[in-house]
Amino acid sequence: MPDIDPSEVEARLGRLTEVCRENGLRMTHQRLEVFREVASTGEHPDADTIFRRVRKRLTTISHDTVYRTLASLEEMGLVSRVDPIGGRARYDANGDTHHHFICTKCGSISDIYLNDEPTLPDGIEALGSAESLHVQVRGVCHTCNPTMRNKP
Amino acid sequence: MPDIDPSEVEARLGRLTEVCRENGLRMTHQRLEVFREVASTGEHPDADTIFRRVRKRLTTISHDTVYRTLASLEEMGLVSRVDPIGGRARYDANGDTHHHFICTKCGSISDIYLNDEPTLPDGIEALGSAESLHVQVRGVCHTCNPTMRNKP
DNA sequence: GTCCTTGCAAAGGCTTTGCAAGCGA
DNA sequence: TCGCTTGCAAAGCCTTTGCAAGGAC
Repeated sequence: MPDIDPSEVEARLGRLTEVCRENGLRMTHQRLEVFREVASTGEHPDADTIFRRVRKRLTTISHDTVYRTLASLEEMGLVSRVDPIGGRARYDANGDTHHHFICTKCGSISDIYLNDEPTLPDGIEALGSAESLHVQVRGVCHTCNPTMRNKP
Repeated sequence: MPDIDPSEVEARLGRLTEVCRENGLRMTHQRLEVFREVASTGEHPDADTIFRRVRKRLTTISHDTVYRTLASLEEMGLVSRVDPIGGRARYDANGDTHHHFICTKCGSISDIYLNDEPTLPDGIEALGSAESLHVQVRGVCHTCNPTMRNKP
């Protein structure tokens, strides 16, 4: 579940270079490694987890660089931020249209794909210009509530 | 838009009494006034706004009581918490099924009602037991962007 | 009277910021 | 070289917690 197919990771890293260039941002080791960390897992790590993992390779990286880098990656649309209610922000580099299942006990987050994408409600223009629509499903995952599991 | 119809506020306050009793919680002035503040507006105030408003009537109320009260109200299902990305938590006492439009510039939140409620995706049982589904639409409200209509 | 609640104060945890040195283009 | 980036440290901000006094039932 957590790991992303290596060819997909390559594709994501390619986009990083491209998009940084488009936005006039420099390609630094820090930027590359922070993005690689998010791009190569589906487990939606938080900033501190990313920090600890990147530090194994870039021993001098600092906490605030991770935060700043994630903020610019988000601004460029390369990663998206998920705010589980009352927890720390988590990051995700899945560029496909998708949504999230959040376990209210352990905080784990999984990508989900809806059968049909919801449409914007009539009259939304009265409120403003909509730019994104995101669905959060909350519940308890099987790891936290194993007795509920009855599927192979 | 912000104010709630007085009869609806009454109904909500009635539920407060009832639900507190069911849950064995005492009805205190603080609890009543914090809830009244959330229940009588549709503007989704944050904890500090609620604190400042309640303090006009209960001058000795403290910040942490507001937080604790909101937490118990949420646990009883009387209010729900909305986490706009990267902002402070906001609260809402609308008990009807609804979703939110969040302005990414000013942070204002409005209730929205979808034409059709999304259904849980096939295979969600593989992840866990789903308990709630909530849609966040993000965009820019008319107050923040009164006259724009430009697309490349 | 019992036990939940509150207020006060302080700590906690995540995130952001100022500034000088560092490094990519 | 030029100016975006980083690291360090410290502050900022929202929220939570420990404890004794207070209030609901």
